[in-house]
Amino acid sequence: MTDTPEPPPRTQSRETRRAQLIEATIATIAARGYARTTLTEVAKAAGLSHGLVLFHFQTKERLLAETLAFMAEEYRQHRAAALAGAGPAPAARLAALIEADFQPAINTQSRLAAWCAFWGEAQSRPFYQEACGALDAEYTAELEAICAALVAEGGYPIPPAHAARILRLVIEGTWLDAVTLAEPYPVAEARQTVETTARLLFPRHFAG
Amino acid sequence: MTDTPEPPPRTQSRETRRAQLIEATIATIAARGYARTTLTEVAKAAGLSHGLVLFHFQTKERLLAETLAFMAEEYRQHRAAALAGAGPAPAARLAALIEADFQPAINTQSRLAAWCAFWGEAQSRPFYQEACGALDAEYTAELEAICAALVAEGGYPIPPAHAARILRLVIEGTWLDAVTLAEPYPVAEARQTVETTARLLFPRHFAG
Amino acid sequence: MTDTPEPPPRTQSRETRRAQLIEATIATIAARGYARTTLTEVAKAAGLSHGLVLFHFQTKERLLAETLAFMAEEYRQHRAAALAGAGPAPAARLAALIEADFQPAINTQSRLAAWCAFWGEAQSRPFYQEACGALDAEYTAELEAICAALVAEGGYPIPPAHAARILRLVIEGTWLDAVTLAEPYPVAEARQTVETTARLLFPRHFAG
Amino acid sequence: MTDTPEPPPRTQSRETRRAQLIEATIATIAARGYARTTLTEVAKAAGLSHGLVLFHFQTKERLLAETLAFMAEEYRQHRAAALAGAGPAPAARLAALIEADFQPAINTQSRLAAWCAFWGEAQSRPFYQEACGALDAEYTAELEAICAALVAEGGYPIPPAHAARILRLVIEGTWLDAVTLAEPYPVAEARQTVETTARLLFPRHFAG
DNA sequence: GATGAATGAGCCTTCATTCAT
DNA sequence: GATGAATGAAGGCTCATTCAT
Repeated sequence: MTDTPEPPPRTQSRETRRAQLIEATIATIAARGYARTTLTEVAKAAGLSHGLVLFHFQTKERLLAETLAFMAEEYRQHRAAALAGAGPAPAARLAALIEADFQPAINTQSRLAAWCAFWGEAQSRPFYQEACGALDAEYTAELEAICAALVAEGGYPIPPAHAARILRLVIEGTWLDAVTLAEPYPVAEARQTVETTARLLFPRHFAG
Repeated sequence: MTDTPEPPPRTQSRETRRAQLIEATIATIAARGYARTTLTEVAKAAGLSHGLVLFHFQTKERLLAETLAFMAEEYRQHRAAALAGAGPAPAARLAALIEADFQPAINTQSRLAAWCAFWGEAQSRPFYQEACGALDAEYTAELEAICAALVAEGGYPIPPAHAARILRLVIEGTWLDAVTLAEPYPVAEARQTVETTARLLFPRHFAG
Repeated sequence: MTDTPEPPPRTQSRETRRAQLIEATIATIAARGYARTTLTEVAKAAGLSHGLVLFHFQTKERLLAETLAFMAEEYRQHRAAALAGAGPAPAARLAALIEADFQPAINTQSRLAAWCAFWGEAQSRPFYQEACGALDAEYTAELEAICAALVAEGGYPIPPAHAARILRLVIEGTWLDAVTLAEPYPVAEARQTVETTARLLFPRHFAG
Repeated sequence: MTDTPEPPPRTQSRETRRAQLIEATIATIAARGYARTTLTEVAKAAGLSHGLVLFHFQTKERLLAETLAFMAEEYRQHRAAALAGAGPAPAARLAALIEADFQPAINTQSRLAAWCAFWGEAQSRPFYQEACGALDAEYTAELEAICAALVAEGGYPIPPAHAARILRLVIEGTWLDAVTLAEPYPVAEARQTVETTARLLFPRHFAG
């Protein structure tokens, strides 16, 4: 209420710096790919000195791990907020989840590119599982619960686990397309593709 | 003096060496990820000397590009062979395509991991488009043609392009899952997931 | 209100801090060696912050130089005190000097290790001479004077300078042994070795 | 016998390079001290590229370890050769050992400085013991055996272990002096000091 | 006095590339 | 064809030093 805003206290300032560096890391990975992401490049993207990155994150590996963890947690919170506002009906919950995936906060070119870069390196290294394993499992469980409720309500002849997997793969797949295709289709079309998938799976809930 | 078979001519031997090195590259990418793939590691995997890799490929970048091109062409030929044996009926052609994606020659852990690694680096660099752009487009066109035929035959209320995209994303998605998930599901289940998708899209052609 | 003693004045507090940091430096050199002694490590050993070390010493080099000077001066005062209590007889003075070298205040593992580390770096850099040159010369002169007196008294057929040097080298050598040998011998044995040397040099003064 | 000397074969060439780099390492340690010895400096001293050092030694640590091991082995062989030419009489053997320590091949400014630098770092790190522990013990054992023989022959009232230790410390001490003192005394004087020590210990064998 | 964020020089190390054999 | 020594650019990391608070 005063008109001289307090300068952020030391501790918060520290978190601010870390957040700033994590955003710079995401941008760098998106711009150059995982293999060519260097600390110098990240620092340059943040407009800070190279040594500061290591001051805050100790090693490059930790910086990348924390970046991934940040994205995973951000995504989780985004979903949680969407579900919290959606009410109990499973169709509304699924619609809210899909809607959430296409909101600009998540569906950025940078975010998508960074996700894909991490997936590409995920295989040969444990860091992806360490950062995302639990949250991925949580996501899958949520989605399966919703699909199970829809299947129960609608009497659809499909295993809920399959339905959940198909939805997840189509969503993630349109993300990959956005950064892989020579001539990517617009976000709106990606969204329609996901909605078409929902309609195919649960026609009585998602009318054409 | 004896009629021992001629040693293979130079040119073939040359191609043999290159093929051997490309296989070693795929294995190395699968084992270590794209970012940590080095020429020394590739040479070690092939049981050859360090310098020989560059003798045959001049440049690391060219080695990777040719590896990707090899995989893309291998995949194309595999598809072509499957379609050639499938007859003209679109349902049979789609079934053949799906079947082809799960044959052990293509659906190897190494191949899948290498594909994902390349996808992860595909953004931010032109080499993926250069190697795969045309073949990917060809694949999409084939798939859309089949889907269009099925839609026409069955009167399904779905744009063929959407159907083709959904099928492609589910197929590629199960590939990603195989190298990304903490507890990956068996190949058989991946296949069922794709078949379920086909059934959802074209129920009158793929009966449950 | 209460007659609590005045907090120590700034100047003394300042000296206290400096002494504390010098002790931490000795401990760090002993624990990690000269090459791996960093300001951060010294600060940690002192339980103080990183920047404070430079606040008090301006420069790492100056911290090390003052640490060395402190040890040299400490050693000089220790000797002086021992000689002051020894009376005029040269044999007693030599015995007092030797005794002083094995008192626990000087003959600490940390002190010995730090001395050896400084000796190791002494070549190739002027800082050792700057800090210790004069005091070392003083020590040598004292020792030679005592040896000359003993030689004069006892009529030993040895140049006093040689005798002084042999004594000094055996003393310093047992120090080096204490931090260099895989299975160092006990301090008592080091002392006996020095006393044996004195007996060899001046048998009529130091009876077996 | 031919007048076109064979170029050194590959394997020997490799050893030549390693020997050259080890000499450069000794020179660099002598010139700059242990703490300021860098790979770049070593490479520059050898007139070779910086990367080549690691090509041959993998890490800086290994380079230093092998340098130390080389010096230890060199010293051992030097001693062995001296003893081999000395005959069985213990006095002759001791004289040969002392003589060996002052031959120019061993008693170089560089060698001495490097030894002292290694001793200075020996404390806080296992590498010295790993490289020199066994050879040092062997040296001590040799020296003690000789001293025991001399004591037996001459009936000297001194424990052979003490005599051996005093000799060793005086020898090593004059080495240290050569790189530590502001105004070092000449090598001849160092030698006289050692000989004086021998005479003190074993007067009937080493007449004044 | 004291803290700790920030900087940048310099180091070790990796690795693609060149080249002599 | 093939090997492996040699180079040098570039990256991650350490650490002394500066500076704002």
